[in-house]
Parts: sequence; structure tokens; C-alpha cells
Amino acid sequence: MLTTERKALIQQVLRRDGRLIAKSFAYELGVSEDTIRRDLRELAAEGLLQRVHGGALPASSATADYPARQSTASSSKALLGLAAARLIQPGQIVFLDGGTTNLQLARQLPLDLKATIITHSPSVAVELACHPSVDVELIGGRIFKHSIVAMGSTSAEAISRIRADIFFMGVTGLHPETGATTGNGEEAAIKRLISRQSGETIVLATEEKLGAASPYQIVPLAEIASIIREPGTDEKSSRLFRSVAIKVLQANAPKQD
Amino acid sequence: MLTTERKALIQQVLRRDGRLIAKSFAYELGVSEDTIRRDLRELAAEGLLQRVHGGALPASSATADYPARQSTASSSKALLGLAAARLIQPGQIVFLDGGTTNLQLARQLPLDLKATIITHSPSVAVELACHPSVDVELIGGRIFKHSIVAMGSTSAEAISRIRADIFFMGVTGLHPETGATTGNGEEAAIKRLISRQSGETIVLATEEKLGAASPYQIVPLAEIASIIREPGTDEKSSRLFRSVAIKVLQANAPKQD
DNA sequence: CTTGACTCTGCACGATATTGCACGAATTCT
DNA sequence: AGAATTCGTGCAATATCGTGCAGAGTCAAG
Repeated sequence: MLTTERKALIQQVLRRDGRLIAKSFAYELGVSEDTIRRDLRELAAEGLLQRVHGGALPASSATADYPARQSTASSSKALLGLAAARLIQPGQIVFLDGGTTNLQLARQLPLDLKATIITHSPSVAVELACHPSVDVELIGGRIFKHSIVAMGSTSAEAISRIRADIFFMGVTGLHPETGATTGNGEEAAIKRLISRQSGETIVLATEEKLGAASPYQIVPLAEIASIIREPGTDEKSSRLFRSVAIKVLQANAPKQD
Repeated sequence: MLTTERKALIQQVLRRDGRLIAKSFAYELGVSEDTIRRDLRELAAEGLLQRVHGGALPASSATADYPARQSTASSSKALLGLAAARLIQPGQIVFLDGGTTNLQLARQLPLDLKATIITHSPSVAVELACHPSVDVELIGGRIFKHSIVAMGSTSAEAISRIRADIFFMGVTGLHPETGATTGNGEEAAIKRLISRQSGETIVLATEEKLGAASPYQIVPLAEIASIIREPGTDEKSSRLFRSVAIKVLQANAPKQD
């Protein structure tokens, strides 16, 4: 049994079961617990999993991660959402990605907007169900619990039959060289597909995502039409993106209206 | 059971139910109350929940949202949901209809249940996204805003490719002569389709629906396997349904556990 | 072919974490 | 007020962890 092989297996088990018990896994593989523990320690050092007493959990498991992010839904995301919502023209077909920022966008849609919103996020669909005039088209598929969106072949097929005018894409990183990135390979593939089915792709980027990079590339920067950033973001990075012909729009500071 | 995992579970239950009883949760997990109390204390120290006598509540922010959910979830629907959740065997494929009663059902699924839940209700999908062990398959389609479920030809096509073991169907009327009925023709058609793709169809009926009829028939009584009714419902009507070979199960009255 | 450097693995052992129980204090219910 | 829970702490048993160390295997240079 190769070390690398074993480590791959560990990550596979984590993805499958969402947990790994050091003791039982060692027995299963016929190696000592020490070896497994060593593997776990090393993988944890690389940030590939979360080491806990007794075994390991996925790095950013569905168990702890999403709700934590949910609570970070700050007012800046609402501002981004509002700025994005204003870009939508009546009658357009808009694809809304999952994630808290896009959920904010859904919440900010003008109540008199007539448009078709397509989404693979059940949360966004629920949010829009009480909007009086937009049509909502839900993409089905297997629910990916980490980010609560539909994924898999069913989703991909449904998406491939649709052409949207705008895609508001959620990312976890946006970097001049690595482009738009996210933390999951399959997720990246789905986003890429949606992006290519859409007239233009717009990224809503909170400050911490600008200049950051995650493991999986969705698309290179060239395929992104615009970036909407928070007010107060460092102007330097914006210039960097503008230099590759991307529009960088700044969300307005809060105003009394 | 890893300690970290258990703590994550505690927070999940808190988000799901809005509260946690130390004693019953300890029993549910098969650990001592001391262990749970210790966890609660530690989580409280991190500000992740609010410790109260007998158990815990979500950390302040979410507390406000609990009474809201509590009110929409009348206790009788929760009871119906619980009774229904117990009918699901591990490994089964279950189709969950939309509606508040089925949302309750989703909320009541045992945390250790391994099954596949299919639904065309984004609300149910969101609710189940934080369930640790069920797979969730979302049916896409145009969102019908009145009942917040996906409908239309896309949904019908996706449904027709699936065979489920059980279908928990929401209805607005259940009458010995008109059968199961609902208020919208297209909705009735979709429910009928799901019912015919499923091994058995089970209706969760709150008291006001028994003996009532709505404009559109979904299926005749003969195609319904069981009805789950609230405790305290008039026994006469149950006999009527039993006479056409339908099992009528009664949800248990609340018990102290 | 031999030697030496290197890696991987399993074992030993002290350190640390977790758990369940006991018991008195605090809280809630009646 | 009195009974019944629930709570918190101390404690002992057990499980798990991390580290140092030695043997086995690998590989490349000599």
C-alpha cells in the first residue's frame, strides 16, 4: 500500500462518509494507527482535511461550513446584490448561482421587475417564490450539501438546454492569473457550463475574494464580463482587472432612499 | 462518534429544531448526559449557542426566528410529520411533496436515517440540505409560486424517469367519493404522475382535510395506500376510509421523551 | 555489488483528551 | 416548602495523541 494511495483513500472516505475514525480505518487497511495518524496530520497540514480527536472530518465540511457563512451575510453583500439587481433589464433571462451573495441579489430584485430567473439553488428559488412578477425556473439534480445547489449530470443536462442573458456567478476566489476559482471541482465544472451558456458572466466579489485563489478554476478572467465589488475595496486591484478588459463596477455606498 | 462530529450535530439540531433537550439528545446518541452537557457548556463558551436549563437554544441571532417557525409549524403537523418519518426504512427512495406538512416531515427525519429523498419543493430541499445522511435529489422545473414547487413539462419528464418506494403526498381534500383533491389542475396532474411512479402513496391529512373536497382530483381513493391522521380526529371518518382498504394510521399524541 | 542516505513503518511511552460516575449545589415544578 | 430535575465539579478509567527510536525497504552513487 503506497502512502500516496492511502492518502487518496482517506480523502475518498471523507468525501463519502464525511468522517473517518483513525482506529477503525487503520484496522481496515491493515496498517498501524500511527501510520494513519501520521497521514492525517500531514493532510491536515496541507489543509485537505480537518484533524479532530479520534479521526478526521472534511476540511470545510457541510456540517460546519455553510451555516457559518450564512451568518456572515453582511450588509456589504446586500449592497453588492442591489448593484447587481440594477443591471437586469426587463425581459431578460438571468441565471442566478447559489451562495449567500446571490441570495442577497434575489432579495434585492425590484418588485416590479419582469424577468426570468433560472437557478440551481433551492434557497434562491424559495426566496424568489414570493416575488410578484419574475418567473422562476429551477434546475434539478442531486443536492450538493456543501453549498446547497443542485449538481450532477441531471443538472448539467438541464443547464445545457438553456441560454441565459446574464449569469451572476458566485466564486470563492478571483485572481488576475488563476481567474475565477472555487473549492470543488464538480462545482467548478457546473459553473463553467452555466457561464458558457450565458451571454455574459458577472462576478459579485466581496473584498476577501479579490486577489484570492481556490483550488479549482472555473473560467479564466477573459471569460468574465464584469466584476461588482464592494465600496471601499482597494483601487489597485481593480485597475489590474480592468487592464484585461473587464469592467469593474463598484456597489454604491449605502444611501437613504 | 467523534466529539467534534457530535458538536456539529448539536448545532445542526439547534438550527433544525431551534432547541435541544440535553437528556433526550444524550439518549438519542447513546452517550451520557454528562457528555452532552459538557459539549453544550463548551459550545456556549465559544458563543455558538445559548445554554439554558435542560438543554440549549441557538445563539441569540437565530432565537428570534424560532417563534416564527414554531407558529407556522402547528404542533399537529409536526406530529403527522413524525409519524410519517417513522415509516421510512433505511435505504428507501422517498418522494416528498411540497407543503408545510411535508416540510415538517423533512424536519422530523431521524438524524441517522440513510435514504434518498426526492422532492420538487425547493423548501424541502433546503431543509434537508443540513441533514447529515440523506441524499437529496431535486426535481427542477418552472416554480409554481402558489405552492412553491417545481412544475411543468421539465418536472414531469424528470419525474417520469424516477421510481420511488414511497410518495408522501400533500392534498387539500380527501373524501371517500372524490378521492384526493387539490386546488390546481396542473398540480393535480403532477401529483398523479408522482403517485403512479411510486410504490405506495401516503397522504398526511390534518383534520380539516378529511372529508373535504377541492376542484381537481389527483387520484381516486383506491390508489392511496395509507392515510396518516392527527390524533383526536373523528373516528367515524376513519372507518369510512378503512372500508375501501386504506390503512389509516394515527399520529401519536405528544409524549415525554 | 556495496554503501550510505533517505523514507516509511511499527512500537514504546509519557502526555493529553474524553467519558461516565458520584455527589453536593442550583434550578424548576408542584 | 418540598420533590424532582438538572447542573457543575472532582475523579478515575480508558482512549487517543505526539514523539523518539529502530528496523526494513528503496535508490543512487561509488
